[in-house]
Amino acid sequence: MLAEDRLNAIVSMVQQAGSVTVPELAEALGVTASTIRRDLQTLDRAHRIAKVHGGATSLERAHVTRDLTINERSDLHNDDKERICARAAALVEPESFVYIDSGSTTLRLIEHLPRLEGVTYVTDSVLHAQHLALRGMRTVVLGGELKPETEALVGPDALATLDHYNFNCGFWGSNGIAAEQGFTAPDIEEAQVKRISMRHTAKRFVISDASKFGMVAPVKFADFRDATIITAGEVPAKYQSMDNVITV
Amino acid sequence: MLAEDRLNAIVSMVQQAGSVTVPELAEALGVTASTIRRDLQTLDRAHRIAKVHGGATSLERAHVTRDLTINERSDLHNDDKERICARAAALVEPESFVYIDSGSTTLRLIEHLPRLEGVTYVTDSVLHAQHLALRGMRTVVLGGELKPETEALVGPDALATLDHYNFNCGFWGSNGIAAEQGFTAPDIEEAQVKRISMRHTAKRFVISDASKFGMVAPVKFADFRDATIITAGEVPAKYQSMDNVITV
DNA sequence: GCTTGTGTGCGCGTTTATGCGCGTTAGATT
DNA sequence: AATCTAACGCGCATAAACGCGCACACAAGC
Repeated sequence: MLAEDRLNAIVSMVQQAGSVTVPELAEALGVTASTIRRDLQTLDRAHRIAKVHGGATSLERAHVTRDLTINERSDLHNDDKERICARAAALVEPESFVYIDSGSTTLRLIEHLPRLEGVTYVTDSVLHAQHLALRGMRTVVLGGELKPETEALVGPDALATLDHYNFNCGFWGSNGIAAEQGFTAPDIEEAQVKRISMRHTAKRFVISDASKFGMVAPVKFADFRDATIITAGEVPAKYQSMDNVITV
Repeated sequence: MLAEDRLNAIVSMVQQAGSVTVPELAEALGVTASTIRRDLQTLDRAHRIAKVHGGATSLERAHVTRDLTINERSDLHNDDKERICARAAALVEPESFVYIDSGSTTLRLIEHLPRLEGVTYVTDSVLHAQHLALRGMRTVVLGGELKPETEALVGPDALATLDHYNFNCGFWGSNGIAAEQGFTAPDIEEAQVKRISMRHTAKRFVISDASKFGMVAPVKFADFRDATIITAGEVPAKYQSMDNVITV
């Protein structure tokens, strides 16, 4: 049996039954549990099913419970990201006003943030806000239109709210990092929020793994020199020596 | 049975019956009370049910009485809620700008909202916003500080954002409904958001089951005449004949 | 023929879920 | 108000599920 056929079989079994266990699938398809687990991982990443402890469920059933459990461990085993986030989190000082950009890397950052006195976190992501509040942080959310794909807030309300604030420091993700093209994002509206939020922040940090160096996304939101980059992994030689690049 | 399925089963049992005890759930699902307790904890954190001493209740019922226990299980409100929400949802017109208040009743309302052309929904709850966005609605979130308990946004930013908007219609929950004391809420800051949002709305609807009539919570956010009440069940005689009370 | 890559199974250490026992706490009863 | 009972949370032990590295098999390409 072709691996591709097996994947399809798993999906249809899950769809039909609503949920199945790993041993059930292994038995039905004549392969070991290891293989089934790998398949489930693949299908989960492709958003065709939802992988849960013990097996898999159809996407409709999974909705709410996924949020906190799965999201947090989705790409857990990334040493680089862990180190980057730990380093970045250490930069937050007591009694400060901190901006947290939307994105998966900054979401990881939240888990590392210290519980300091008098720190208020501001974010443009409802998902990030929930995590911050869950950890007992004082949390402020920008207003605006909610983009379903990224759970980020954009538009004039978000920008207007930013105008009231001045942050001591802030953390952003970036889809592209290049010396000439600067920091770039895939979406105009989100880039605008990034741009304006940076403008109101004293100490600006972009946190990113090494893979983003040399990449260029459609919309630029800051010059390369506008922020300090905290990164890890195999940074291209060209960027290693730059004094606004911190490799951990 | 998958743990994930068990969680879903608990939620639907709670939704259907209004409230259930721990031993009941343990018996029905074939696990021990310990496991049920842990499940309830999980579900409570995910805001899918409300954990109370003795078992769990649906979210709507928990909001009324902060410290309710299991024994008063007047169950039947479930059907009522469905009808109330269906009736309320039918009031939304195409090309309109609609405000949705935070709270468990309005959360139920979201499931009934029609997919109409050109409708934008605005809410002060990040949870409601996520549900709206998930259903493909154009969604706007007020800014402001996030209250962890209720996932509602409060404070000057929320109020300032409201100032820019004028809604065609809006839906609010209320902890208390009384002819003299008007509509009341348990919290000052949340009441303020309710008050200001109502001020910017042309057609105002309070959706509530009959149990709230005669109840008074600490903070008033509107006069009794300021909104049309959509309700169901055994409405006290005094209120039945009032022309801003719609019983479905 | 050899290399390279991919898919699969297996073993191992780690994590997670569950049940049980205990002391503590919250509601109910009087 | 005092007492009683059931519910509760916590820690621990166990078993299942899990992720990962390694080895092997087979196929494709040089």
